[in-house]
Amino acid sequence: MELPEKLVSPRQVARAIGVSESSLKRWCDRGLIKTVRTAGGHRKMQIGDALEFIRQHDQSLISPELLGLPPVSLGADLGLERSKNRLLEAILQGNDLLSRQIVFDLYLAKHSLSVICDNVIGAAFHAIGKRWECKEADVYQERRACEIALRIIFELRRLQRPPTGKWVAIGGTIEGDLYTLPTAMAELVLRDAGYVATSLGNSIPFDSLVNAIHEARPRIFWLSVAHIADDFDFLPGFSRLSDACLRRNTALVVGGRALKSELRQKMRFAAHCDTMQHLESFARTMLGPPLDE
Amino acid sequence: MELPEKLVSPRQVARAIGVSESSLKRWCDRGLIKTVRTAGGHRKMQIGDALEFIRQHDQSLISPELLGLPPVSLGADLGLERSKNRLLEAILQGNDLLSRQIVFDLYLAKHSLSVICDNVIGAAFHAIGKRWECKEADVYQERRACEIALRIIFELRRLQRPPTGKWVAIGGTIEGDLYTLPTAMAELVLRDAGYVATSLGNSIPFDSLVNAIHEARPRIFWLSVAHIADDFDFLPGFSRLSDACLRRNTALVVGGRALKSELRQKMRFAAHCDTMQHLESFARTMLGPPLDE
DNA sequence: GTCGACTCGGGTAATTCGGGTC
DNA sequence: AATGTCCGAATTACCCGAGTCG
Repeated sequence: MELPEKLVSPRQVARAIGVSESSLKRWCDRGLIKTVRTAGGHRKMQIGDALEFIRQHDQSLISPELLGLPPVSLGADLGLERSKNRLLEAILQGNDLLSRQIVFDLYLAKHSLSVICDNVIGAAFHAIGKRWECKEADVYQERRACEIALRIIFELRRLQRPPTGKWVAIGGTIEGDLYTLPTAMAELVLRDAGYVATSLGNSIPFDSLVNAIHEARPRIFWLSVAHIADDFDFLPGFSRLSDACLRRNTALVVGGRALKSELRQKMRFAAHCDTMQHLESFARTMLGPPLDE
Repeated sequence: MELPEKLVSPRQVARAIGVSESSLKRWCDRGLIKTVRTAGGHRKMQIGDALEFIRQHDQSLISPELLGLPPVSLGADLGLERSKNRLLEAILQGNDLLSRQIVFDLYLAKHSLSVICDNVIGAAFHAIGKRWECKEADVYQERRACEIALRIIFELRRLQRPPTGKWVAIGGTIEGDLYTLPTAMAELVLRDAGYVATSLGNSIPFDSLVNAIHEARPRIFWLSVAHIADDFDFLPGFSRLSDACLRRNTALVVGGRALKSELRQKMRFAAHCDTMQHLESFARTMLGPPLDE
């Protein structure tokens, strides 16, 4: 029975990336990998910290299974476009292990999370939508694919180092919008950018979102709008949300394919993002000049 | 019963920080942790002293919370009830780390997953529903709690050994039913029972569920019905699903609070389960006499 | 007093430490 | 300068019979 946050030993990490234990210990001592010590002096490290080092120093994982990660795929194709296509087929067939491996290969190849979200996962689901329109994919395939993708996103989230900053971000989707992936990806990307980001989930009425803002006082609030169930109430509700953000000095970021340009013109917000990469850029620029309140 | 100077055993502390019992005993004997002895020679330490040690050695991990748990042996039910209440408060406040810890402590204490799902997670969400009716909990708190619980369930799922058997089970919820937790828990429990279980997700039309059955040919199909969006179409749709299961020799298991007894009388299925423990029992008995086809 | 669960203490095998050398 | 290999000493994990706890 393995605790998920169990610390890993130098040997495990050394074997996983195919170097000698001595090298790894030297790297630890030089501060290249964050390590803790047991009372007896043995080095231990968190998987996320080890992965951080691997990604930064261009190491390749030879035996990731030693760290509880997907097994190595020989000659993995790390091209984004081809990865998207491979993910598309795997995830449509419900092959969760292969899907997970494709994404993890990209992550270990130093692709940023926002790029993976946009160009691979997001692009794959865009293609699934196309097939669905052409009746080439069944509803259950799309739903099952969402489940798999959500699990992968959650697993990536768990590998992140726990957020330390004091910048809070929250967000979610409005009532009737059931698309779980965009808001889960937003949470992931914002955490990657250094925020204490928390997704509130899906299908939340505007007034409840306002309550959440008053309680959490976030620096950023994201609203993903993939579907508008109640056209009539959308703009008034959004206006209340927008007012709450203004009062709290919260940056309101919106996105989602339901926000056509003519609709956006009637809305007030700090930024509109088409992609996770836009969201990440915006979030990082916000970190630049620290405002206090 | 609960004095502030409550003493904890070496095992509790060892599990809390993820080291072996013997290591902890050696550290006690070396004077790294202040300990007292019972008349019979058993080591006991105060929670505060143990935490002091954890802080000093930056073990940072895993759970001070385990120290608050009574030993597994006595009052297991009491422990579950307490855990439910602690989870309820933690998850309502959006404290994902503590929530996760509470559940994992129970898992490590060898409680079965079905019991945890029923008596702790399920019970906590039942209580959240109560508070929601009394306007004591906001919608976003409930949605955020669902997100956290789903992450925990997914993480438990990943801890399971990958299914090896040849018994397939699939399931999901019907169109308009957005309750993600029951079907995710069903998947978890069935995998625990030895099935290759895959949740198809939420809000899937009956005809797509039928397609999934024809493709996957499962031994068990579960249908979680927490909400019926279209009363008129439910029984006809369910009938098509039921027929498909009969033709494929698939056991159809239903559950969910929307299935009142008068409604169930008009439905044909292999089993109705009120709890995950029922589901587990049924699934295990199905494994008994191996039918081949 | 019984009983199950827990703990003790000690032994053993495996791992890790730190340093020295190639 | 960086890495891989080797070494004795120390640390940790796992095991087990006897004793303790509640």
